[in-house]
Amino acid sequence: MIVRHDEGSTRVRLVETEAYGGEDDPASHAFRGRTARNDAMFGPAGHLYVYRIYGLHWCMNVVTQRSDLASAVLLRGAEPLVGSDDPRGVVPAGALAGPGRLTRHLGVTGDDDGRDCCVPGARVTFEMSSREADVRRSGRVGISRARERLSRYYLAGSPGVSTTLRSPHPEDLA
DNA sequence: ACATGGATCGCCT
DNA sequence: GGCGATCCATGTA
Repeated sequence: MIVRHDEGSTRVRLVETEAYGGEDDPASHAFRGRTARNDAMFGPAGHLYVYRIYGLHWCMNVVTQRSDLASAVLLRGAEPLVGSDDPRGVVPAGALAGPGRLTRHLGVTGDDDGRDCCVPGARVTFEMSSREADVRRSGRVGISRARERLSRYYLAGSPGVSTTLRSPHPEDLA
């Protein structure tokens, strides 16, 4: 999957995602019901849910399910693709590894919370790419509750995945 | 009102 | 591998 930001100005290849929500997920921001922060998670699929983490980073999710079964996919890492306005390709390979770095480089902030990614001219959109080889599945990271759920997907060995997470753990599924 | 604890990262040793 | 930066939604009173 590829994220295209500002129609061709920045394009990245997603290499790490994590799913949250649905029924009975205590690690989901929507677990305790609808609030001002998680409002976008209860809205239409295909919109962004952006929130601040640790007071200084932004994390971006794509909403995947409507209303009461609020669900979203956290975008955790990507590889830079050479953008049309960045012919030098100067972005280091690991610059988008980690959810905070990804939003920083895409320029995604709280202003993008709730934005629809599926309309013409959207600031952030997605396009499918051919099926990736070497996609692994593992438990979720960086959380305390329900971390054992195998809802994290990543491209094994990719520099777009945090260094300590890019090598498959023995328990990870292929 | 006030306390708490994160879906993190960069820099340090 | 440890720590500090720095915010705010939420829980408790």
